[in-house]
Amino acid sequence: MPELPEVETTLRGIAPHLEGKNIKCINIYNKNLRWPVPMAIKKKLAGAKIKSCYRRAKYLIIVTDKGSLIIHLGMSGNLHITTQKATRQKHDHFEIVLTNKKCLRLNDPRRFGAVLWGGTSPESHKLLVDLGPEPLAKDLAEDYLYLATRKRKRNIRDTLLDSKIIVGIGNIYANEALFKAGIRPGRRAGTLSKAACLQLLKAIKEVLTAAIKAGGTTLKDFQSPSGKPGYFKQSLLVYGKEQTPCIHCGRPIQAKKLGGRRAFFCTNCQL
DNA sequence: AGGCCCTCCTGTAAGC
DNA sequence: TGCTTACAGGAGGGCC
Repeated sequence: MPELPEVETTLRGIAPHLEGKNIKCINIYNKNLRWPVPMAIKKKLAGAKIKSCYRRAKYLIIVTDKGSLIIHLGMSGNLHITTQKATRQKHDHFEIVLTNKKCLRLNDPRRFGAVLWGGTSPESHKLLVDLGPEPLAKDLAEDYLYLATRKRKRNIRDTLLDSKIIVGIGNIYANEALFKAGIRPGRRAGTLSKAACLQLLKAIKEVLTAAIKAGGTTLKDFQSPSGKPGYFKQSLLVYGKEQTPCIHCGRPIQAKKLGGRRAFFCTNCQL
């Protein structure tokens, strides 16, 4: 489910309810997520004060005065703010109860998500330490993608999904950005010209920025913490648009398996 | 080192 | 209607 815009939307929805608040307790209803949720966080975080929340790649970090929590939504995770006594729903696995009786709940049907202890230095956690740059970082060099893709033989779509190269991009926005930049998903990354790479990074930024503005993309089950869907779905130009007319030339959008996952593109407008 | 494939899990939709 | 199969927004790990 969640790519960078959906995680950012989630962050913006939950942060105001958490920052500056005190944790009463942590409840773990099912520790069997992608990795076992460490039971020790119950003791570590009881009575802690939440200092800040932020996003790194597709991870949400909750920083407290007693250490940090790292949350990943996997494919189907949702976070929402509710009250402690609200009835638990199917697939509610984890919650942070605040002293004001409000509560952050994680619902994740597929359980590919994760809740991990980040200690005093979450960015040096094994899962975060080797991550590539943020696509929306102001100091990201405009030729970064060009330099990072030299001699790469993988297709550019899969290269964009590689969080060691660049973070936050999933299959939806990879396909959308490639369409916008006029590059076929199957092109070998190393064959892209410098101009094409500049164009692609620009397209990535534009697509992600527009998607954040729309509150993310709801294909099926993504909800912002307020319960609203993300409205970027209506702006998608190729993802899931097999056989619908290309907005530039009218030819039908093609879908093709690329390394196990579908890619969508216009054979006329993308080279 | 880089790249490819498999895997975890549930829900949904399509096909028969 | 009901069973079976394929596929889904992620990404680490194992293997070549």
